[in-house]
Amino acid sequence: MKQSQLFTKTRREAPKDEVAKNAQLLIRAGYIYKEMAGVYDLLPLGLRTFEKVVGIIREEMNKIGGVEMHLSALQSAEPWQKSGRWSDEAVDAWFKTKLKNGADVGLGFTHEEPLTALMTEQISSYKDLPSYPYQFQTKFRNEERAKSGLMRTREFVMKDLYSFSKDADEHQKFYEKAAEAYARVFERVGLGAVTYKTFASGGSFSKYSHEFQTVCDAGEDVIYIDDATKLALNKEVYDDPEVYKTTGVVKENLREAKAVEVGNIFTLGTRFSEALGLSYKTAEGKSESVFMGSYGIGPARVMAVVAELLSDDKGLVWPEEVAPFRVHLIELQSDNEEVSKEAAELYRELTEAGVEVLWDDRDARAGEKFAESDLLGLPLRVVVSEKTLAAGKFECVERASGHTSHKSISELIGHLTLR
RNA sequence: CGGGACGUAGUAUAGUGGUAGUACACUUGCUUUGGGAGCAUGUAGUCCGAGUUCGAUUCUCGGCGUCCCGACCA
Repeated sequence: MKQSQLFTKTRREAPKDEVAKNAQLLIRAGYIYKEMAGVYDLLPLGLRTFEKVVGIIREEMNKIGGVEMHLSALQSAEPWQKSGRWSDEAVDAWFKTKLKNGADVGLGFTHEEPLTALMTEQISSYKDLPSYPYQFQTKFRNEERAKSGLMRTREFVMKDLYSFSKDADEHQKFYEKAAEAYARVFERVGLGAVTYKTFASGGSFSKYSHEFQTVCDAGEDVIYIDDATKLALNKEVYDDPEVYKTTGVVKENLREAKAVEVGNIFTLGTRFSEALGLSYKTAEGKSESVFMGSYGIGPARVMAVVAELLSDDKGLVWPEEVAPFRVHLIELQSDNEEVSKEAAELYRELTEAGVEVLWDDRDARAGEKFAESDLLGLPLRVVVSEKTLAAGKFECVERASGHTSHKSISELIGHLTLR
């Protein structure tokens, strides 16, 4: 798209109340806008990056048999009352309200209950299992303290997948596959090298769960990493001797690090299926409770962690798969008709070749355009100017490495479409 | 939820019990044109309410809001 059509502005300075680097950069670059504490809007560039992350997650979930759906955010109290999670004592993060007729409703902070209730009408036989529905849905959590920009918010989209299996064995196989899919997701968004599958407490559901923790100073969690196996333990299970037996890691080999939880996978067992009456008939005609698991990733938090970790002193640095656009086309000396014509031609050809381009067609100075371009962080900058016109080749600069080269249109298209 | 800090223009910041200043952004004009350029020009502000006072942006109280530390994180 043309940058002249982009309504967002960049700023030199971040608002003083944003301390977290991810929020500072994303706000300065015009990717997000803060509505209130813990609530952010996604502006055009932010939405594009967010959607890239969503797309990656969607692909990986589909690969392991996930089937996408979309549940409502507004939830009736009934299934929650059945599971015992409606009361404020059980869950204090609830946003609750009432219908005009006085009925209690909640804004969902997760979806185990409504989905399990829904599935009682879909699952009745062992032939209906296993099943792996998932969604990208807005969650509301009335956090007592929102913090660190997009890291901990009160309203956020989560990819939540739920597994419905016949028994623990079948569940376990999928659980492992889901963990592998998660590893691929974090690899693709550029966090693979610093993201660890982490043993954690299972909360109220099971003895243990797994988190995917990305090492990052802005994180809220403390983990202990075993570099040999690339496994980690959350601090909450660090002193549990049983964890060492189960995982085989040796306490003395662990190193401590601050980390952000970018994903988690839970074994739920029959906690919800029993409460809500989700059972199936076996081949022998016996009734069994469905064995469940849940699997979450917050795409905006992932985006924030990428922003936090992969940026430099000039601004954001997006990996190709999550960048809002792949190419930042910058024309200088816009008053020169030849330059404008050349830029328009390059924009047309790249777009036709399927390359996403942000074209800075504005009449602004070179310094301003470069500084803004660095801040926005698109992977490849292509400059069209009187200089490049004279040389017959475009100047191409990689944002991450700073590597500069000079390419003709065909060389550039070849470079960008070679995969 | 406990503790702390803060609230001045779109943003970042000064300052004062007596007409509120600077920078960036924005308007307009001229110059400039490969790293947020220069000169000129104009616009724009004391979170809300009550109290003290001749007079409050400043002091006091309350509210609202924001951030940080801790607790919490299903």
